[in-house]
Amino acid sequence: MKTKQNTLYVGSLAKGLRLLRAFDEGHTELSLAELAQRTGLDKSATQRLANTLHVEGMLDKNSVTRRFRPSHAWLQMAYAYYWSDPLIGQAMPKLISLSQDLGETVNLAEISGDHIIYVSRLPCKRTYFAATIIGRRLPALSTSAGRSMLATFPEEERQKAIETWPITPFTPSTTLDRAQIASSIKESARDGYAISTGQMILNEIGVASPIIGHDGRAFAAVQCSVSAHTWTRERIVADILPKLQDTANAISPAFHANHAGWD
Amino acid sequence: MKTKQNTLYVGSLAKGLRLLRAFDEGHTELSLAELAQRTGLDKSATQRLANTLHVEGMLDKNSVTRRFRPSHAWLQMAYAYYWSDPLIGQAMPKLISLSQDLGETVNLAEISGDHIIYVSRLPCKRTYFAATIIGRRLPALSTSAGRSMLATFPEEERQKAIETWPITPFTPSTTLDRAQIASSIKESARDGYAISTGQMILNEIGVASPIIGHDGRAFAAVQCSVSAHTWTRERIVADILPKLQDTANAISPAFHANHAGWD
DNA sequence: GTTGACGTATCATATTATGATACTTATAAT
DNA sequence: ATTATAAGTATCATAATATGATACGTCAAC
Repeated sequence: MKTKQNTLYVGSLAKGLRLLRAFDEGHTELSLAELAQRTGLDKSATQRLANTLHVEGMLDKNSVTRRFRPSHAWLQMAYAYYWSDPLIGQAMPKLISLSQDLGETVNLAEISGDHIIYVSRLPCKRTYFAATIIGRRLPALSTSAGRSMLATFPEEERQKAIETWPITPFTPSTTLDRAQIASSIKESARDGYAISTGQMILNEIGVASPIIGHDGRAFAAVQCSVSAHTWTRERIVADILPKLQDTANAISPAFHANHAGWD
Repeated sequence: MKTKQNTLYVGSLAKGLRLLRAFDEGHTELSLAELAQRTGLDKSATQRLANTLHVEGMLDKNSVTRRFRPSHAWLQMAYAYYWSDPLIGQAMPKLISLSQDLGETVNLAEISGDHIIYVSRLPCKRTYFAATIIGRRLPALSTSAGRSMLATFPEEERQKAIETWPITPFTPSTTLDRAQIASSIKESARDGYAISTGQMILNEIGVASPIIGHDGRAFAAVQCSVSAHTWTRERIVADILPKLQDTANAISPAFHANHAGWD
């Protein structure tokens, strides 16, 4: 197998990571055979790598069913991540205040390639499960957070993103028309915030305000999700938006230091 | 290097994991040299493995300082973990309700060897940073959650744990006397809940109620942290405990299925 | 009782990781 | 300026280690 012909590249490690990535929301528990199938590795390799991950405490193994599952170590990785992300430490207390103040679900999203990733979530109302857990990646173009960030990008880059970044239809009302998305982002550039409706789940409204870095580019956003049954666009702008923007603006200046240079 | 002489063990993968584990709350950003030092691997190996992890998107690299950091992939691992843990799906909505109801910080802890790990955290008041993020591991003996769980273990096993499990002094008031811990756990076995004071941070009171599995053994606990400045033991028992226990009890029965067999 | 699917174990082969070495760049000290 | 030191990067011959074919054991279905 010729993964990548480079002496600075350790194939076995990369293959091990393939196994880890085989687990996701649809694949919570995998047998050896399933693991082999999903990773495209052969039986022997899968066996050895899975065993190694098990011995090293990265995978739990059910001694009855012989199936593997992510171990607690996966949560410890999130723990380490949180300490290493300079944004989190600054943002967390302010997000908690906001969530208390609003009584609605508050999220912190970061841009991650052409997706956004929810880095912190403070659920206040019962929502669907996926909305309560961190680490969720969604196409940036289909989220209020992503659009509010993109709106701060230089014109050219913004255009490119609108044309090329991926869109997945999550609900019947997910906007698939890129021209529509373009105008939504244009609005966002003018207003300094973004509102989206029913993109990820029906009857859900998202409102987001960007966190601007030292270079004028947003790299994160504070976002709030509310139900369309109890909220209207107007009331959101009147009651939620001001506090949301205050929070985002309060976080931004904490970045005097140059956090640039990260790919 | 003779990591483990076993054909079912892939040394390179294990070494790669060593690099990942080098990042923690005290080490949020590491250079190649630091990485080598912390893992005990030589310069060349570190170089290759770190490069691989970077190429595979597990480590971000600052192109100016050349230092490495955990990438967003670390959060995605937490995401995958959440879907795979059968407890979370059951517990989350109930925990949110509880947190709304109490207006205090609510945590879900699971037993993880001789530690507990916080699997979900719903901060309601401003607390110290470490208390707001998931994946934190703490010595089971020093936490209300750990003690409440241990109290459900068979006598012999409980004894063994009290004698041998680790204790780290976090505050001047962390209980180091194992006899004292033993009596605390005995109380907990009688009452069905555990209260601890100032174990992890001064003036913090923790109260926990175990989530019992099909075999009568607790494998998790619902925990609530409050300030000793505004709460007394009596008021906690009167106002918080009933709701806390209701929540824990409501989660337990959701485990008709046999979740045993996991190491 | 037979079949097939899956997990486990073994082994000869050569692919792939190894780590010593040398080159490059950045930073500090003289 | 000049040198020294340290850290990051690149290369390569060697052998250690991953490889995957194969075979065995176990279980469940038919």
